Amino acid sequence: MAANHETRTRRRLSTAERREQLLTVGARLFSENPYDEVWIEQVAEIAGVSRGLLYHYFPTKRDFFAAVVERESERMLCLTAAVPGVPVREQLTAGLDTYLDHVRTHAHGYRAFHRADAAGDQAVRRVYQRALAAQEEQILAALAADPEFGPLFEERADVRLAVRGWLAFITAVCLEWLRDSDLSRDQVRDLCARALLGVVSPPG
Amino acid sequence: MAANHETRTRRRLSTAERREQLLTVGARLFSENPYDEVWIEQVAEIAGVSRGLLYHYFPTKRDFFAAVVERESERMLCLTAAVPGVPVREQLTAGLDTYLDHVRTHAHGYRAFHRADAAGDQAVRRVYQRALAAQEEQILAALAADPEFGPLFEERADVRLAVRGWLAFITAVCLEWLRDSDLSRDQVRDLCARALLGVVSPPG
DNA sequence: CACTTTACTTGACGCCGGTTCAACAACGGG
DNA sequence: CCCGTTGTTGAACCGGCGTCAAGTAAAGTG
Repeated sequence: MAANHETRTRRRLSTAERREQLLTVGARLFSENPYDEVWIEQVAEIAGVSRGLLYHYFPTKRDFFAAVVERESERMLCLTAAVPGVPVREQLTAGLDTYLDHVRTHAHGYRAFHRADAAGDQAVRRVYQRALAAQEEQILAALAADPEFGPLFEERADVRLAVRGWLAFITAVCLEWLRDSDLSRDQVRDLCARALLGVVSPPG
Repeated sequence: MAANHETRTRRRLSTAERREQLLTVGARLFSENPYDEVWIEQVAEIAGVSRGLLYHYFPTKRDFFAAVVERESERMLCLTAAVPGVPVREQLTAGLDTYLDHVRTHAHGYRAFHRADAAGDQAVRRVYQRALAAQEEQILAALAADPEFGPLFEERADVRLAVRGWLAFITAVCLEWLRDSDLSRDQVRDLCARALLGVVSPPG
């Protein structure tokens, strides 16, 4: 019946471990169902704990969702750290490879994270927007430091908007790629790289 | 107290009118709040009707949301009809102008529509995906018919994914543009046009 | 092996929003 | 003017969220 009653007897974990486990279960459920179709009851059952315990770790369902989103955003920000001195064109390839590997590895978390965009309330959105803004800043900084793209910032007021749009481009491509990956990682990487270069370069 | 009790007495509308009114109210609310923060009660109160009436027009809250999304998708598809024979580069400018005007005019509906992406269940997503797929097809057809971009389809397997990503690009840019429009419509249009041409052209 | 600590369970409860349904009232035809 | 149709109402029901107090048992400590 209950699939996850680990060896039939309940186990006592450290707060950090339990929290981590609950967030992982949450990521999976929020990845597969919209927010209001995920019951706290369901999360507890899969985790093999009682409903009450979830409210011990997270005040409300919304806070739980926010925690899932925040945890994924932290994971992601570590990936996109810019490397000073290296040309953008080279950083881009390496950075996208890392990013795409992460997407495939943490598919559930990635999908759950991007649900915050349209399904979250004010607080959840704030977490989401902060994460996107941080990525945006890193990319803008990398572009500004590059001799090829730096000069753009003096004449183009839309670079920020372009980068934001590009982030949405990547997200959509990756989410579709996860649904059915009939393209290789390298093909997706080249597509995304071409997209950024195309949008921050003058028309050819 | 109740702001919209039209001349203090309740009015009896035709089915079509009432339905239209409810969808308009819904578009506004779903535009400003995430799905589960919109109460059916609230919709009814603003429309000046009872909660029960909403369930007379729409079986469930989800169906109501789906109807809002569907109505907006229908509006949008009329805009993006391709004009055969005209080069893509020209169609793009005119098409984007129309699109951006529509976005500004129906800001509420536009925002509500794109909430379906992450907030909707299976049925709602299906409506949303069908609308996006239709736009995708129109763009792909226009590209394939153009002597400049047509040949691409024989060697590039990622064109479809590229177009899908570009739609996400436009959406993100427009939603941000609606939040605070410090750029002119023409600037946004050029940015979006450059994005498509950059991603479907070989790297320069 | 006690004994303390603290993760964890249990079950009952109030609340609130979605959903149902029988009755009501406004309009149109006879 | 009556009557059927149908837009519309109001209240009750249901189920998940969130609370709480009391208790249970698994780990660490001596």
